[in-house]
Amino acid sequence: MRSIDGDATTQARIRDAAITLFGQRGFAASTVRDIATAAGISPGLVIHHFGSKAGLRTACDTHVLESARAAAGSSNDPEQLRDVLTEYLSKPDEYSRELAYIRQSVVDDSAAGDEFFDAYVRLTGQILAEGLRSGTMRQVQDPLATATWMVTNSLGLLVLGRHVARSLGNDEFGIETINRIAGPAVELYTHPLYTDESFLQATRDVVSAAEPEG
Amino acid sequence: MRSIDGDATTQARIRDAAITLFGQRGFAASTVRDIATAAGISPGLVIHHFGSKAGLRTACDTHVLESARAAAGSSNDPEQLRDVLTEYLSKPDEYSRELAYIRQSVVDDSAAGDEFFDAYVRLTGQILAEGLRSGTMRQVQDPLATATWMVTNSLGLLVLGRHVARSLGNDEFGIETINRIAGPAVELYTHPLYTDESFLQATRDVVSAAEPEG
DNA sequence: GACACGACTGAACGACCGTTTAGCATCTTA
DNA sequence: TAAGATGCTAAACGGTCGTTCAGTCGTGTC
Repeated sequence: MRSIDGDATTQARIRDAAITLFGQRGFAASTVRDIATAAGISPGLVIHHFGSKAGLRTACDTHVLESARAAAGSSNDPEQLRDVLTEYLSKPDEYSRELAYIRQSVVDDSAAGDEFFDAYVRLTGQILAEGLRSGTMRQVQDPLATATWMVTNSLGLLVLGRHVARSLGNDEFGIETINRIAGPAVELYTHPLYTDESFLQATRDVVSAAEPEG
Repeated sequence: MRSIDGDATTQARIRDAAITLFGQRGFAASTVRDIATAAGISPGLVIHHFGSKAGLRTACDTHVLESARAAAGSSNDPEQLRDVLTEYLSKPDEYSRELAYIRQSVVDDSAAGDEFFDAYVRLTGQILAEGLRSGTMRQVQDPLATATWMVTNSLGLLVLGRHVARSLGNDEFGIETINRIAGPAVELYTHPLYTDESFLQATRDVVSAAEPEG
């Protein structure tokens, strides 16, 4: 009898074990046997419930994206972002499983990674627009490219977290590393690094030279 | 007879084929058989020359790191950076093979990735120091963390290149995408995004609250 | 009580992996 | 020319992978 009571089912246990392992080792390096062992069942049952390893991945994608969507809130209010971030940063262990999964999705060629990245760009674009309206942020020349750049900065931190931690002398990418890197990040968004426009002008010259009819 | 004439040897052909495949698909997804086929030899010869697949990877690491070190120049002159970048950006196809390899090294748990990241942080730190001395750059509060953050921004662009291209409507991560994203990147390093210090102050409050004795 | 059905296991299948091995051709050296 | 080292191949070995399959167990239905 298939129980209808939410997520305590064997199927959910398998899915959660898969999310953990996919996030830790990546999709290819996680074997069906390992997932089955972690979930306390036999390898055949994984296929029985999800059809194939790819089907299991799709189920994991759906679950994690839904979870992230719920955490980000349904409204478009950018002010929620800080609350979301605070919530995330205050309980990193609780969310680290899904963060690791998203990290792997984004670096692999995964449909979920594409969806997450694009959603993050849209959210950042909304934040930029709201910041401009409220006067806390300046007008930028290319909003889409700016939002994309800011997202690569954020996700780059997640993807390269191991290196960031090592570079700062920490053993692992945890709250300590995040706290230390947050200062320079926000500082660079507040006070410009360059003292004049010469680098900006030089960049624009190079770009417009490459695209004469831009 | 082992030929001493540089790089036209079979060994070098195998190594170059491996660099290409490791960069395209990653280490685990590239099989010895595929590498052998790409190099036009038999699988056994790969092991004969490099001992094991891991040995082949080490040889690839060494070669790519040496190549990158040579391209970056032996001197510490940060002014060379722009020449290096211009050279790279003008012939992206020529260097894309090694860039892809570095990308994979950095996202995998690879010794070469660690070395590359750390070297990049050191170089960026030198650039910051030189910029401060020459007056083109402002003093930052935490130079090491700032350099680390800037490196994650640069490498994040490389690692997430596929997403950046898609987000901007390009089919692949090429010179077109780089040109478009360079504008916002330099713009944000020149003109601050935030109009006042409230975000910076809020961040510092959160961080110092987390580390009372910082 | 007979039956059907879904959850589940253990063993096996076929494919593919990195690596080993035996052997062949070629070149160096004496 | 004989001996030995080297570059190289084809085939095979042991292991692991995703997946299949036969069959058991427990439960709900008539």
